[in-house]
Order: sequence, then structure tokens, then C-alpha cells
Amino acid sequence: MTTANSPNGRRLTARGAKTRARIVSSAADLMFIQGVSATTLDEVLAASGASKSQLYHHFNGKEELVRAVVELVGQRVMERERDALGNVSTIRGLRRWRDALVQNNAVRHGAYGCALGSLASEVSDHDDLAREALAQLFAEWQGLLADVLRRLQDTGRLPSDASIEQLATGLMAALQGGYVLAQTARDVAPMVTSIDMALAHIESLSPR
Amino acid sequence: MTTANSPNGRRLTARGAKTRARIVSSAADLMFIQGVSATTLDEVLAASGASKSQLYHHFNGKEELVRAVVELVGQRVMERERDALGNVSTIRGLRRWRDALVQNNAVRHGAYGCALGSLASEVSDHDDLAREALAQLFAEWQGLLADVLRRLQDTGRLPSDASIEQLATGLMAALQGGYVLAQTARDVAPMVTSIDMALAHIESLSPR
DNA sequence: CGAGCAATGGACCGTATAGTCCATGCGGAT
DNA sequence: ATCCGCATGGACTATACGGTCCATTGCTCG
Repeated sequence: MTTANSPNGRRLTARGAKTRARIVSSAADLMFIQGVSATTLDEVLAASGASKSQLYHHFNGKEELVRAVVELVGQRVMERERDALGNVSTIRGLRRWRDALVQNNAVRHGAYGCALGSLASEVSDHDDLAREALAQLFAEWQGLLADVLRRLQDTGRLPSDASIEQLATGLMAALQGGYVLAQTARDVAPMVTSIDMALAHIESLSPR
Repeated sequence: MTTANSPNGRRLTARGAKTRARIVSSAADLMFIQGVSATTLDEVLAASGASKSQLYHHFNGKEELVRAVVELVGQRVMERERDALGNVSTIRGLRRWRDALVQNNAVRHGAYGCALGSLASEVSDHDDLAREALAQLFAEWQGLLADVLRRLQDTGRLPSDASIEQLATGLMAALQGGYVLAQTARDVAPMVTSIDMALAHIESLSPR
């Protein structure tokens, strides 16, 4: 599973790799703000300072570019979340994690939603490969949450018979649902409420 | 707040109203399946058997058509939800409501997501009017849930100090998040889990 | 029953956009 | 040093798509 997959098994020089990365990064930024279908290849080229032949040298077309964007955004989000969740082992830690996400989203009043979630709902019904990659990313993200919950369990803050995977799914859904409602209302309040409810539920399972 | 708003205050005959309705209904169906931006006006015309001049006779352009679609889908969803939730006053009733939504979504393996939620994430960042209409619809839907919770409260199945509005927000978010995860995984299981968790939380608040 | 406006058909247009092509530059391996 | 293939510039193309226009039909109201 190499990071950079050119259309065919062509070699890739350092220069080419840089250009490719610039294109994908610009595309990711534009697509986050404008949406995938509203972002044109010409805009991507203008933003990245690349030429058409450069784009088509590295990608077969827009669909493949979108897949590269999914991969990049996935890396970005997962890195952020690994940092944010890697050492969390308390409910309070989860609340701080939530605060960071909310604050991040508050600066744009909820607009654009979750970087992964928005991509997912725009792309899932059109491109099965991209959909599968996004499902995999959600699973990994949810895995990080499950790890946190398992740590809670290990320190006796969650009963040993609690279904970690289900709780992680519920927490992930609360997060994604919170993003959708915040995006529509242009107000992060529902996002806070929704994650809070999931965390309160997890907390309520605590023995004693 | 009349149902049919032509571009200007023009008169509208029964024949015209029917054509308009046919166009909006076809557009709603196509946009649910293909997404808003992937649906072309020509497709809408072909599906509804209308001509271009008919479309532009009733709408100023695609944006206004999309707004009419939001309105129609909103009516459809709200009617369905009023029927489904209007008489519910138990947790078991909420579970049946959840089952109906899940079953409905299971026949397409989660594809297309929530009729309102998908519209919301595709349109919210592009069209402020449509976004506001969708926010209003979510609020109404959430209001129906709040009504159910209030009935639970009235029959002593929820403590009187429970925050009905927050619980309704959390339930709504769990539903929307469940739709997103189900759409991405092409599997309704996360939707079941997520709503279940919200309902379990509400149930756990029950006195005794 | 006639005037006038809604309704319709459908050709037509401008442009935005994905995608193609070919000539040229550059860099690393031998 | 040289050669091959990656890398690049950018003009060019085809077409899909939103939107315009005008002639014609037919309904409704006075």
C-alpha cells in the first residue's frame, strides 16, 4: 500500500512527486470549501500553479484526483486524531477532545462540516472505490475511539461487559451527526449537545 | 407561506400547477439518487416530460428549482414523521420508529442517506436560503421528537428535570450520523447502533 | 366572443469544463 | 557525455449544460 500511486507503474522523480503533492493538496483545500463537484480542474491548476499536462500526467482524470484527495484528507485527519486521542484515558480527556473539534469548527460557524464526512456523503454514491476508502478511514478513526474506551475499561471506569465497539460507533455517529446539524444551522451548539449526550451515556455506564 | 411560489406574483392555472409539481417531483427523485449537482436540468425535463420553457416558466433557474425540491422533500419527510411519531409515547414506540427508518434504508443498503440530510450537506454551503429552510425542517423534525419525549415525561417515564430539547438534538444527531455511517459503509448496522445508544441513554434517565 | 396572459414546444446560444495532443525541457542512470 | 523517459507548457477540442428566445396554443375572465 504505497502512498503515491501513479496511473500506471511509472517511475516518479522527486520533482514529479512534489508537483503531484501540490496538486492534491490544492484540490483537497478547494474541495473542502466548495465541495467536490463544484471544484473544477482549472481551479485546482490555478491554485497549485500546475499545468493541465501535469495533472493528467499524474492522474487519469478527476475521479482519480478525488481518490487521491480522499487519501490525503484521510491522512491529515488520522494524524490529527492520533495525536488528539492517543493518550486519552479519561472521560475528561474525551471532553477536551470534543472541545478541540468544536472550537475548530466554530471559527467557520459550522460551515463545510467534517472534512471526511462531507467527502463521504458527496462521493459515496458515485465512486465505490472512494467510498470504501472512506469507510476504512471511518473504521480507523472509530478504532482510535475504541482504544480510548478500552483504556477507560482497563482503569475500571467502564464495566468489563460494556460493548466497546458499539459505544465507539455511537460516539462516531454523534460526532458526524453533530457536524451535519451544525453545518445546516451554522451553529456549533447542536454538535456540542450531541457529543455531550454520547459522552454522558458512556459516563453513566461507569460502575458506582 | 404559500406552497407554490412562482418567480413573480404570476397567476397559476391548474394545468400550470400540475406541470410545476411534476417537474419538482422528478427533480426531487433524481436529486435524491444522483445528488443535486449531478442532476442536470435536461434529465429533469426528460423524466418529467416537460420542456425547457416550462421549467423556466415556473423557475428562475436551477437554484430556485433546488429550493422547491427542498420544500417538497421537507413536506414528504415531515408528513411521514408526523405519522410515525405523532402518537408515540413510549421508548418501545421510539424503537419501532427507528426500525421503520432502518428498514426503509436497508432496502438500498444505506445508499443515498437521509433525504433531508443529504440535501443539507450538499446545499448548505452554496445556497443560504435553502440552508435556512433545511435548518427549519430539522428543527421541526426535532420538535416532533421533543413532543414524544415530553409525553414520556408526562407519564413519568422521564424525570421532570430532563432537558427535552437537548435529548431531542442528541437523538436527531444520532439519526443523521447513523445515516452518514450507513451510507459510507453500505450497511445499516451503524445506524441501528447509533440510534440504539441514544435511546438507551434516554431510557437510562428513567426514574427507577 | 374577444382580449390578454398563462402555458408550451423546441430551436438556439454561450460558455464552462473535462479531456487530448504535441513539442520541449530536464534529470538521472550508465 | 549521452540517452531515455519523466516532466512540463499550453494550445486545442468536443460537448454537456444552463440559460434565452420566439412563435404558437389554449384557458379564463370580462
